[in-house]
Amino acid sequence: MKRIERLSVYRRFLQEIAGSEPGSVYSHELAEKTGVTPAQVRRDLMEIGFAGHTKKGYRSAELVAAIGNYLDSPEGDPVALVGLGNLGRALLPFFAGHHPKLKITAAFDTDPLKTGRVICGCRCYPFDQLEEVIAEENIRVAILTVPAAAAQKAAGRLAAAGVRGILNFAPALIRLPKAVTVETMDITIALEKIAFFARRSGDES
Amino acid sequence: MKRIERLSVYRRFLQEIAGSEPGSVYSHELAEKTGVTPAQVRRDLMEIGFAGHTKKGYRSAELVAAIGNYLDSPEGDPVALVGLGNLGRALLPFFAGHHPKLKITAAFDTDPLKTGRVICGCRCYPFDQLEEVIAEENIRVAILTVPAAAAQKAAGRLAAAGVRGILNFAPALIRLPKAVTVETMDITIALEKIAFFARRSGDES
DNA sequence: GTATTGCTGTGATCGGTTTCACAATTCGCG
DNA sequence: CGCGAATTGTGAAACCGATCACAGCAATAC
Repeated sequence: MKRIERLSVYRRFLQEIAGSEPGSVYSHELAEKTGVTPAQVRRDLMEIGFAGHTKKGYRSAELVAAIGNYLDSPEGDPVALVGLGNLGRALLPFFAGHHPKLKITAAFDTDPLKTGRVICGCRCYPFDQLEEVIAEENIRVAILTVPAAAAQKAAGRLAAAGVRGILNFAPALIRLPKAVTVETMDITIALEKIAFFARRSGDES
Repeated sequence: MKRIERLSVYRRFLQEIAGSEPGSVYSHELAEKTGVTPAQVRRDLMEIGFAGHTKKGYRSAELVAAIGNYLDSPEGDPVALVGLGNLGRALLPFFAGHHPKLKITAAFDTDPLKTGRVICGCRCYPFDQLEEVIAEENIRVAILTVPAAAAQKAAGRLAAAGVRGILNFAPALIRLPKAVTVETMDITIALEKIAFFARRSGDES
């Protein structure tokens, strides 16, 4: 659902301005800074049961807490990174320490040259130990950055090992039981789409 | 529009199986392999004006051509990559030679250590030369992988230089005239969303 | 105290996508 | 040739998210 993404965005903005503001925000401010309409902000906050105050807006600190309470697992979630190619290795520093609730705690690869070490505070295991480590660390969320040809198989093993959500960067269709959430970020397709619209909009060459 | 993405996906599948199949596909095959419904495939192809044959499906080679004709600019599009951090550098080999129509032909960074060389066949320029190079190479599409704080400014310069479509990886809201298409791929937010659904679906711990 | 302002909460509405469902068509087979 | 099976093309309906528009209310001004 799109609302979840917007809540994340609201939270990020609120955290950015934390301290430097009067302690409350109006729906129209949040909307403006976040690229949506004020009505949508109000509707979103209504849906998570967070009430503002007429004429005073929403108390920022409490709103951040409410969003966190709604979105996050209280203890935080350990995340597995599967595939240490260029993209996988780039993602490690992206998350290293940056997120209070989501931490990449285990990485996997088939290449023995890459396993055994610790990169950005994350231990790298051989692919074989996937089930074992995921069970041990109680991992429920994974990022998949393996080649397309290996994606479905890896995803299947992840799901079987107990993973319930996968962020897939491989340009491949992943088919899993509906109990597992899969979101594919296909960079090539996104770029093709953008090139398409770029060509259409106000073509003035 | 979502249809554009699906067309890309259809095409990819068709190219994967090119040769190894009887020369035509049914809507239900395409649907099955691509994760959508047969009706949607038919509707999508109808919308781009591609007709199939009753009982024989769609001629694959012609369909690939029709999709290409609809999606791609005939000569292909040069793409700029702005920001050579971890993610930017990971993206270069991703596209290097892999796509017939989209090629990253210029990269930019402020760090003089990174500029001046050629990585994966792509020349790296200092950030100052952005306008110049974009005009010279007639670049209309860009990938933005700079830190969030620099994103809006860089996007503004790109747009002013003539770029009409931006794939933004920075976790920041980009505000540009509507003639410029901006698509933000926010990895952190995608992961937060997945963690949210992972926690909800069939919570059996 | 009363009027005015301006913000929240939300029922109603709108617009775009997806899905349904079926007529039209073609092929294979007897 | 004509029947049955299978597939396309598409109008109509259903669905879903976003937007509108306004009632209700709290703060402030006078």
